[in-house]
Amino acid sequence: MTTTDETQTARPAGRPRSARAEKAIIDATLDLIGESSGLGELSIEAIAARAGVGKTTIYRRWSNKEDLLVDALATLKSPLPSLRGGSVREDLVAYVEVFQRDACDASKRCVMNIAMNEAERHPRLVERIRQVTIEPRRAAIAALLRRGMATGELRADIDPLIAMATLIGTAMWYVRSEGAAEVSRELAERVVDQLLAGIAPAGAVNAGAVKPER
Amino acid sequence: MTTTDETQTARPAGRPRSARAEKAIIDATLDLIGESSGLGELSIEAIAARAGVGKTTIYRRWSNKEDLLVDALATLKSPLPSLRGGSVREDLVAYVEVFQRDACDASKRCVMNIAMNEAERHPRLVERIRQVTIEPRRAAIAALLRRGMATGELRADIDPLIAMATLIGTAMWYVRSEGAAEVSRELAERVVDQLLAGIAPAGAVNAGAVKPER
DNA sequence: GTTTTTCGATACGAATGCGTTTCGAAACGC
DNA sequence: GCGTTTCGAAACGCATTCGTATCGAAAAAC
Repeated sequence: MTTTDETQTARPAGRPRSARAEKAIIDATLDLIGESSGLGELSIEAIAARAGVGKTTIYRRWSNKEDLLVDALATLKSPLPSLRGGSVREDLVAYVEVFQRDACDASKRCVMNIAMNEAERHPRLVERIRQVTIEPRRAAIAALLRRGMATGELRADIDPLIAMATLIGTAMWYVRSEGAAEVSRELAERVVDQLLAGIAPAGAVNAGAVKPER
Repeated sequence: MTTTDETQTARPAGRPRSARAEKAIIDATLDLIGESSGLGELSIEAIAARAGVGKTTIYRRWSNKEDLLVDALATLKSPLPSLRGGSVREDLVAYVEVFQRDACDASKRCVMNIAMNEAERHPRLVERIRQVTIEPRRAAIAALLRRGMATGELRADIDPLIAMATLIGTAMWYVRSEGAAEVSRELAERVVDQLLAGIAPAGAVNAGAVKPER
């Protein structure tokens, strides 16, 4: 019988692949994605050098560059602030603040660049990013807006798509144009409050949002 | 004397450089910038081929790729909608609409990508873009906001930087996330009106901005 | 110990692009 | 016509990167 364990996991016999090398490759890939602009500038050889790994070890696991990128970006867990805080305003502020910090982080910033610019060149990659990173966040904001419209903290006739674009677009553009130095909770509050004053009911339910002079 | 016209334009004697070739090079460069994502993917040889020109003709005018890019992007005149329309709202709508259309145009979109992503790699280039393209538009919006605050069409205590980020960021993000298909004046109006309801005075000076149901 | 597989390192051929050079033809002033 | 300069085309040396192949060493199962 010679101990044939065919029914088991069928371990391949031989030196097992190093999980440590695999992690080093993924980490190096994410590092270099963050440092480069555009996927074309990213080279397998640079990844191998950064990871302290031979190219062989990379090509034994992924057959080409795009396959590696798909797996690397998929490991970028989306930590979704998604606090169920007390008020809609608090949750919006928390979200904007996290988003602003993400916009300053090199690797996460580049993920958005890829999603926006390389849709035609790398459709599989972009689709994966949309599913893993973008869609959950979009869903979270949409739910937050719906909650606000239900509780009356937000006006009922707002356009959710535009409101979402305003939240994210304002945060991103401000960070990019004014510099990432001054990201703070206070800035997130100003952004949200200026938006809230628009989407809040015409009455003064959210009077605190737009602080009167006195 | 042998007719030495040293004081004149001192024409160089010999076959003059072809202005037609120069324009073809610039046009080809802008075309390819729009089609590629990232400056690294742009090749001089592709530009020469697209322009129907020898590489010699390019290198005789510009000593390297970056010099060519600087000049090419500098020719992108910024047509600044900048209408002195009747109301601040009208001007804002006009600006947002133009900005949305620009965000769909491949070459102009890439200009913004360069300005945002390649600041460290090509500082001269980015600085030039800022001066030629970004700064005039920023100044125009800032003036428009000041005008609104002066005339009372806008609240006096708004944060101009955040308001500008909201205008541009919302338009850009909406176009990118929802697809460029549905760019229209009506969309620009919805974006501006949702912002206006926020930055307009608490009273109802701009009651027309947020149309009541009836 | 033997076998099998992976390890990192290195070299390879093919492709691409840079910036330069050379070439014959063409366009200008004289 | 003559000298000068630019033209497009082609080739050059050099560098980089791809994806593959080869090497001796190391790590597991047997």
